[in-house]
Amino acid sequence: MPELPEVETTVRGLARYLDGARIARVQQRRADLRRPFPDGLVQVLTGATVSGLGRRAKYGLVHLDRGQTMVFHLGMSGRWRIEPEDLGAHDHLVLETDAGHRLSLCDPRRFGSVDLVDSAELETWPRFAAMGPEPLGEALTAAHLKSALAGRSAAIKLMLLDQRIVAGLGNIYVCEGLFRAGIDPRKAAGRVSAAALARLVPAIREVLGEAIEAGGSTLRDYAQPDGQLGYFSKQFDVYDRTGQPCSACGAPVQRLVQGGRSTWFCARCQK
DNA sequence: CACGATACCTGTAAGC
DNA sequence: TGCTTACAGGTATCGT
Repeated sequence: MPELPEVETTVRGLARYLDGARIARVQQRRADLRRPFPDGLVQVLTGATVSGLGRRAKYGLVHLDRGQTMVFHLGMSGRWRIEPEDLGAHDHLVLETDAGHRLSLCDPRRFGSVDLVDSAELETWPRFAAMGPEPLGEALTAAHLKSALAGRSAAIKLMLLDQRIVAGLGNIYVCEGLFRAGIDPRKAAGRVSAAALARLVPAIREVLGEAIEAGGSTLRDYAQPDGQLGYFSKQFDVYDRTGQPCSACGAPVQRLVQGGRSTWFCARCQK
């Protein structure tokens, strides 16, 4: 479930093997994911030393000493496998460090991506330049949301999935954040009150923070052979809980479809 | 421009 | 046991 917390967990897990490491061998096992792998990826990675890792929204960043950054996105089904025993049909990019650690980017649906970007130009890279603020950063405020959503008639749920409004939220954490803030996901974004937006900002931060902690707590498991980065279990209040009692009031959690995707919410708690 | 619908691709689970 | 259908964590693009 690669949303922001899973990407953050993945990056932290990868850092244990990659930060400061030299990449000795690279295997690119197909030409493309969502997009073609960048020209020269294998040559750029081979022999490079990783100078640091990071994250922007749902993108993972692997900075190289050669002035470039490998930017990866996990799409819907991507994950990194640690010390895979055998490579399967969905292991598309395999890195091996000087220390002998092997890491594989596995993505069955291939909605993910890998790009090479000049490290100095990351902020102006078009995909990043168009993004809204990080939900865990200082720039996400109720005032930002108020102005970004002013006059918008689309449902608040859909607007929060728009990476130009806030960068990094996905279906799970939008549902959970709206539940915690007591906001009806169907409400027109421009009509959500300032008070509700003021509840939403900390709600989003809390949900994401707890998810990252839950991921972090399982990180030690990833040190095992064939561990996998990108998935961890977390208890949700509404996500995928159709018909089950609301954790706050006991009313059945409802499911609806917005923009072709499922939304779960409590009609009694969320107004 | 805002907004909704559709496409991309594979795996899994449920229904018949 | 098959076969078919619906749906899944995201984003890009195409109509209206």
